[in-house]
Amino acid sequence: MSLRLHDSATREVRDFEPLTEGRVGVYVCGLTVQGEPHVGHVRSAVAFDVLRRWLLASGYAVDFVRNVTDIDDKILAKAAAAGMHWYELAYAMTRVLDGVYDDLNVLPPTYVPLATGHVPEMVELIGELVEKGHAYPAPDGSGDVYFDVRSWPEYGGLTGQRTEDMEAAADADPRGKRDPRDFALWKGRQPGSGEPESASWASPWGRGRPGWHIECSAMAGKYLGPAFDIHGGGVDLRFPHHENEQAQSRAAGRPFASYWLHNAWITTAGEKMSKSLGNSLLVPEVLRRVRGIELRYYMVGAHYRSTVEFSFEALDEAAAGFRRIEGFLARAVDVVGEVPAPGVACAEFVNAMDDDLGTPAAVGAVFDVVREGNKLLAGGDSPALRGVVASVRAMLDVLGVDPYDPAWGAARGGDDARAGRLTEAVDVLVRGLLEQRGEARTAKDFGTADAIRDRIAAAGVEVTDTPSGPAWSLARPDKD
RNA sequence: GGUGGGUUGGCCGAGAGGCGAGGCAACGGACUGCAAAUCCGUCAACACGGGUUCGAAUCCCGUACCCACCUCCA
Repeated sequence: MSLRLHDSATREVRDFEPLTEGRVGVYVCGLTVQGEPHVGHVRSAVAFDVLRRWLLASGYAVDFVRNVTDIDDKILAKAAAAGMHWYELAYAMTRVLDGVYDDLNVLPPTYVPLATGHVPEMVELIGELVEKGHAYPAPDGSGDVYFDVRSWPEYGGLTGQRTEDMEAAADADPRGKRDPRDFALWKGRQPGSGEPESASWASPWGRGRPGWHIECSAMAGKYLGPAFDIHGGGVDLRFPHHENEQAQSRAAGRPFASYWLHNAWITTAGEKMSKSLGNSLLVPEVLRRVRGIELRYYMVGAHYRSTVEFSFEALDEAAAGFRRIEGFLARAVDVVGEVPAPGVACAEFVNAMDDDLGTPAAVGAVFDVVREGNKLLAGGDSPALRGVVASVRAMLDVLGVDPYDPAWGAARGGDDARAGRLTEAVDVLVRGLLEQRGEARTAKDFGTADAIRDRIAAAGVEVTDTPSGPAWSLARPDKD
């Protein structure tokens, strides 16, 4: 079986066929950098990072573009409220976001274009649309330019809606629109708006700033070409954002995306996270409770099109499940004496991933292999055991949760060399104590043996006896 | 009003007409000085009501509840 993906446009899972053999172009709508990211925000990045990793593992070259929207109403409003420059806020939040992506081992995209860096491309596209009769400058002198929805019969096609059925936004300012459903391509700078001069650019229609949707059309076109393979984003973006992107692009004569992929929400208390708010769900807060690799494992445990109801209980359980995999790898690496390089994923895993990125079934496949490996472990080092470890690593790598991926250590500028020396130092000390404990155990002096173990435990190090002798590991820090 | 998605065991979470993933938890067994880990086994579910079928968690009709989107929310 080869890769099949759920295309939101056709609402079915269909065979994936790239426009260019062996090469895939992916555009993902990134975040509007207006505040600190909560766990819901990063699901999209993780979901499409898995897509990317699977495409790479499948032998494709991947051009992966994820934008940052660094200018919009909310950024302007929040920055003003905080007494900051709008670009100051946007940049600060961009950096926070990048840090969070690193914490979750999200591969850096091929390129991360900023909306504010592509105003000329947007102006050019708007100009084409005006020329072709699909857009018009508002007659009210506002300097706005709108997309003419009625000039584009296939409008609504992406989301299966007919324009007549759409509810006109109650709070929308009709300004100079011909039809309430028309949307802004360009927003003229309004004299009394209080918006800073820096938030406007020159255009044939006067100073102003771009509408929300045009940036993605312009940037996807610039970096991936008029036609590209996959466009991704959160479900909420289907309409209007993606519908509008497609309309703008196609009306300008660009075929645009072949496949549309949309990830579902992470909710809390059955509601979208933005309603629930709460600092405890900000990614840095969640990462005080579990490691990034565990949070990512939790997200990957659900299918990207399934809504996840976030709970700390479920998160803790997922983390416990992940540690089962991790524990196997640690024991195996100990027995094998080195970390085998990633090898080949098992067939079940491949089939699961090929079926619209079926990560839950893929995780199930990993556990099957882990169980196999645990059995082999009893027999000591063997080619079979090494093969299993290599396979598990390969599969975890696709999901972005391979504990031996150096990226986990590198995140946040960790000092690997220093950490390595510390580990060695602790190893020498603990092994010394374990020798004493071994002597006590041989002499059946279990009181002394346990006292030594307790002393080691007090230092936060856990001792477990394995068939190949005692082993130590860092105990999990208590949470809460 | 329109559009889409959902409801699976104690919990999380797949599956999409017969062979009922997987994890966590629980219970029993093996192993262990004890413990941990591991292995083996057990347990149990398809919101509700009809229908189609030899056979339905899966298809159809209806009902209930939940969620999302309908012009700048991932």
